[in-house]
Amino acid sequence: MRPGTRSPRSDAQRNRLALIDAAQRLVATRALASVTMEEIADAAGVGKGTVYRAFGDKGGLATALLDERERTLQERVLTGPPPVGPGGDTAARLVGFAVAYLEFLDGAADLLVVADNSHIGARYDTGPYGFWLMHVATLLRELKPDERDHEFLAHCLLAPLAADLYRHIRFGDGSPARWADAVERWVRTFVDGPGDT
Amino acid sequence: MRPGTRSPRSDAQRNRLALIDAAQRLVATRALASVTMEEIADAAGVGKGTVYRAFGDKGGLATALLDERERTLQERVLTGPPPVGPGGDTAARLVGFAVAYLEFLDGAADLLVVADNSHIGARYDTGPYGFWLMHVATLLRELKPDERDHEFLAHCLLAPLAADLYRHIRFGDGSPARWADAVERWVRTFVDGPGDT
DNA sequence: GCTCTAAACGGACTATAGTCCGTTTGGTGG
DNA sequence: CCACCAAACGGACTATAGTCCGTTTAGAGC
Repeated sequence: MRPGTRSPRSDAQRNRLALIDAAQRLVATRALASVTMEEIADAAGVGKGTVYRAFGDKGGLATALLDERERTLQERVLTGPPPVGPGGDTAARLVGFAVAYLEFLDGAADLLVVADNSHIGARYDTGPYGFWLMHVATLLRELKPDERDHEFLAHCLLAPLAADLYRHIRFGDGSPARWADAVERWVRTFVDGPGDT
Repeated sequence: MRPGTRSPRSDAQRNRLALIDAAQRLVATRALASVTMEEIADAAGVGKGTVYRAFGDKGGLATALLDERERTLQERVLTGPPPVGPGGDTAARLVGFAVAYLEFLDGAADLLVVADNSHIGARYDTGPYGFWLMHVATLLRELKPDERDHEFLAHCLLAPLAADLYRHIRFGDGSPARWADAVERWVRTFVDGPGDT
């Protein structure tokens, strides 16, 4: 616990867990977008104000619900086996990350859409996005030391992994597998260069 | 006029214009996100229901406000001079398009954010996105005839041009110029292959 | 155990997007 | 010119996110 930060009171902790639990149960059936905040408060047996105190807004709640799944992926990246984890070929790691992230999206797109759209720029302000940005930027730096602005390029590489684009493809004109394939080729073309189709 | 489509009644036409005019005037001062639909209705001297009849929802209004500017860019692409218009080198056309689109974003990001976030998948369902998708897919097909799924790759190339990412960069950690530079290098690396920095 | 206070609570309240439906009106056919 | 009706109108109404503030309570200090 950082100095200056006080650990939350026991009732606050309890309510936070009850809320996440209630929300998780509701979200198992319906998309979060169609669940009202009041419903979640009722299901957890607390008042609406408590939901907002605990999570700030609906996007914050979505982010909290995503937290565990996202952390699993982060651990794979930090300490898991190659190609996603450290140790292997950098280019393969980049491709591996993109593919793994798309798998994660498949179960989380509904939550991510709420998290990303709750306020302007929400996606880019969250911790997880910062983490992926750093990760990708680092890989790009290793891969192309002579380039500039690796962080900007990392934004470009992450952009096709946005949740609403994934939803559009998934429930629109293409199968997830074909989309994963296209993203993989996209990243690979970028890191390897064209010509080796 | 397509058969089966009836031209709108004169009062509807008049009100639509009055609304666009009023909205344009309000948006010149404040971001559309902070202007209420009722305010716009009042400024145009009509009821709120009329706004919704004319535009469907706030996103639809934003789309209508964007229409003219977006069409200007579409015309540049279809009939303008190279590198954006037809006739020049395909790779240069792709890069030219990206740069031109970023310029367009600079004046339109506020409206686009509303248009894109009004309902899930809004960005991808609009006519303009379809137009850009076709355009980029066509260029990619010329450029890399042996690839598959040019349309999916086009999605990947358009993704970094999303309005909220642009806003994040613009009002966050980077200048527009550096961002434009990064996007340009991004597209160029993709079409040319690495190594020719 | 008692007191005191900052933290947390909860639900009434506000703001605003979007709907509904009874009323008005443009314009067409007679 | 009149009658008619589908289209359009408008504003009251609903749904829901998010705020506010008077009340309750955990837990630290004594």
